[in-house]
Amino acid sequence: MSKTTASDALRGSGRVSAETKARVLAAAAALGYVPNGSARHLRRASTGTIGLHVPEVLTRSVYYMAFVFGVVQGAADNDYDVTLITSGRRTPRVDGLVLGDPMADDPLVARLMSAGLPTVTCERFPGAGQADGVVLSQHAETVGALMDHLSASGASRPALIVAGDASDWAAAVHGGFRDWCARHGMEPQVRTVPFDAPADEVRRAARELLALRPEIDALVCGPAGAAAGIGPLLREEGRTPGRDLLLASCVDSQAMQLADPPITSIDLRPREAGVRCAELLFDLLAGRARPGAERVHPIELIVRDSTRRA
Amino acid sequence: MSKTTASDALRGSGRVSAETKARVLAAAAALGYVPNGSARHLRRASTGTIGLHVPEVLTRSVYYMAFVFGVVQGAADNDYDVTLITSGRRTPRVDGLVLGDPMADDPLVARLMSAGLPTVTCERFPGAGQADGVVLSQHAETVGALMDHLSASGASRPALIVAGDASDWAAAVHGGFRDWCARHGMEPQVRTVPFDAPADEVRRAARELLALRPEIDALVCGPAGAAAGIGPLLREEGRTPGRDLLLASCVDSQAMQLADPPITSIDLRPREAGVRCAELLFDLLAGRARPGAERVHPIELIVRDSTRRA
DNA sequence: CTGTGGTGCCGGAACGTTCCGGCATGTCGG
DNA sequence: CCGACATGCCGGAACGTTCCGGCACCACAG
Repeated sequence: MSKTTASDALRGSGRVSAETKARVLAAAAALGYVPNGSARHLRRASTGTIGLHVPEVLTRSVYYMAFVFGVVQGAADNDYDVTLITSGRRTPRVDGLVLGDPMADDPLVARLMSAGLPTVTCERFPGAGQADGVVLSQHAETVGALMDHLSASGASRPALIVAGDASDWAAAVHGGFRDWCARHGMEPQVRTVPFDAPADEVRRAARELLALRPEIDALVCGPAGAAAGIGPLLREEGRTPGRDLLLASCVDSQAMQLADPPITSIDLRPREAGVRCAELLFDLLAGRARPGAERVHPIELIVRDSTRRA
Repeated sequence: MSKTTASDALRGSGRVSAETKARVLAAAAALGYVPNGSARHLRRASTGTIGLHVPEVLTRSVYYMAFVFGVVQGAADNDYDVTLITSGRRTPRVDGLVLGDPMADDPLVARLMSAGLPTVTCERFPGAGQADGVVLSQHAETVGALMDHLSASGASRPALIVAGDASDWAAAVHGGFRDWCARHGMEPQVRTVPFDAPADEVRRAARELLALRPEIDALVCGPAGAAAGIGPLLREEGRTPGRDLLLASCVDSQAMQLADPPITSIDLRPREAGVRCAELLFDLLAGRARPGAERVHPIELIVRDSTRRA
């Protein structure tokens, strides 16, 4: 019984008789044999691991956490591990990278994008160069659908609070809003805040916007979770969210469901997005997809009382 | 120039003259040499990686996301990678494990706890056996402090909504509440919900509790984020949170800050907790800590308007 | 009987690093 | 001048796996 035969039997490669194979498997099980990953990876010149980076923005944490779990699931399905990459560390030894919402001004993202590794981004990279694979959603179109809905509910002076254009997602939301307004002959009111703006900053932005333009009758919030803080603000100012001012969020979360009234928002299906990113990366690694591949990940508008004007 | 000399120079081990060392470093930098992790780990019989598991509960996502980033930071400081472990995968090849809030009834946690790897848990494992290291916080005591504060604000009929005792944290909150009530001669009103209860379930629990016991004048919420959904509920029922019913949460988050009124809560400092878990694990791996070590991680009560009865 | 091809198994080399022991050379005290 | 010891460098083995080529055997056609 040579190591070669054992190896072949365990991996199902080479030429091994059924009987020998059964004996090897039985022995391996009895001895509790576990192949040594380092040795295997050394020999195969692969690491069995992919790297994952997401912006370290706690205000979007529900979204990113679900995304991370999705990537891990997709990797596990392909017998791969996932290691998290945060700033500081030297470029890690991985076979490929998944970058969630890569931001143009993130130096770590820039380094990872130019590391020469097969890379998939969730949303396009707004900086120089493009990843080998991109999973993207139709944010602009869905914001358009949201606007159609707000318009149907009677809004004619919509405003948007959105993160600056450092992320592709924010840019798409921004662009979708402006396009829709242009197509419908409405003047777009837009206020930008930092990507990681804490909610009270968003709240302050909303207050200023409404003071400046009291005629606004619908407010769309980009930053996740922030819309939840706006209802109370509106009431303070004597407005009734859902009646004289429609309120919507571009990122669904439990907070939107729980707000008073519950807030219409866009469900980005982050977990599925993560799975799709991993799948695309493995398709690239296996040659099943060509560099430059783009895949669309569906998202969904969820209408709630905050825009029903019931 | 032999490989041995190069290796010694790069790692600072062995006997190498300063001049040779400088030449080696220069050459390595010029060639862009990166040591091969698989080969190194094969030789050293270590993986350079620790595994991290957290309950896959999106309602606590802000907490766990911060915790995860903390662990990654602590690992990076020790030149280690972190791979995420979720169900399904065979026991991964790692040098140690960090388990966040291990639950007694999680089969994956049971498997990991008995994998024979150096293990650190954040909070004790409520099942059989104990990890080699535990990072824990004084939840019961802090809940006591919260109760002192509620009592000082005039509450005399407190109630608690908390997850069942599957997690050590929930058990500590529960126990701390009951102890305080016993010490102060008050009847403890407790309602338990599942650990991963969605917020509307918590809301329903609160509604039933208040219908059953209208005399309740202070409500403490265990599940993260859930308290935010309770304010609107109270208003619906004609109560005013912060005045005729004090409201507090055992887990701080942005939602607590943003709620109307802002909700008094306990800041669990999850990121620091993650860093401490990683540190303890590396101390164990390096023999700087003995198996059985326990370290206390400080948490903090944050008082806001929901309990000020201003 | 010979050549051809398939099957089952195996030995040895290779992946890139680290570690052990050893060989020169130099220094210094006796 | 000789032994003892330190310094600088190196060769070879080892970690556990996978892969390439080869050997022995058998079946079968010509």
